[in-house]
Amino acid sequence: MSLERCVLNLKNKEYACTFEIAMDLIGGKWKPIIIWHLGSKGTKRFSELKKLIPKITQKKMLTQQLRELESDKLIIRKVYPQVPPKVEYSLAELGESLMPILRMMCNWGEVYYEKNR
Amino acid sequence: MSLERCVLNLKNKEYACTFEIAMDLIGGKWKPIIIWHLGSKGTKRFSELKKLIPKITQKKMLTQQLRELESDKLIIRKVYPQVPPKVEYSLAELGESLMPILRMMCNWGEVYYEKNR
DNA sequence: CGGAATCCCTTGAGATACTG
DNA sequence: CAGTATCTCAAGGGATTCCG
Repeated sequence: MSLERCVLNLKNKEYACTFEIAMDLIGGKWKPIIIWHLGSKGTKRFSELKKLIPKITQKKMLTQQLRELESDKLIIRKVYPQVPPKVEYSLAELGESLMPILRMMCNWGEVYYEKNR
Repeated sequence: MSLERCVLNLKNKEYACTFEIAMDLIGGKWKPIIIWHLGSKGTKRFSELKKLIPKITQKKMLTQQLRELESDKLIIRKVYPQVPPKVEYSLAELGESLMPILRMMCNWGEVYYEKNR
């Protein structure tokens, strides 16, 4: 548990420390907010997420981030085999365990904002 | 303290929430590790930091990140007016207050690593 | 509805060289 | 020593179109 160099391998990637792993998993431009929404509001469909995050102008970005979160086992993707398609996303356990950290960062950001605005 | 949209303004930038502020301040590629080193080992000179973070291949990157951290008031830059130049960097109070969050993320990354390797 | 595919342009970061 | 200044190139993300 340090930011020192020690070389960890995970999914064909090299990390210098466990912090890098965390940043790689939640550092994505939209990942934290996706996790936040799923964590605080529960299961959502693709189009619902898109509405919740209006700043994502493209479906490509949302799709990409969701796929990465899924492959990292932070969220669960459930496909209903029907037409028109229906896909639901929800937080996996690992994703849930991130919520306290997100809350801490929100709090810190708030303090920072109050001090510097 | 939420990841909802609410539009905060800080330094001519717009943020949807305080979390975005936090990510903007510590999300930089090298910022967390710089903060970590300064926080755990104390004041460092430019060249010492460069040695501590060998993955930064260029001075440009380190300089850039340090400047941003300074302008965000997370670190303190002290210049000694002498030849050859000597510059020391240390954590400001706001930077110190980030250390608990960095520790949490390290811990989380470690748990993730143990579960997924 | 929930994507995939393509094109395109801006940006980030590397290499190298120079300076007070 | 602690940076700046260019140049360059790969990549990230935007816009648009198409598909089961």
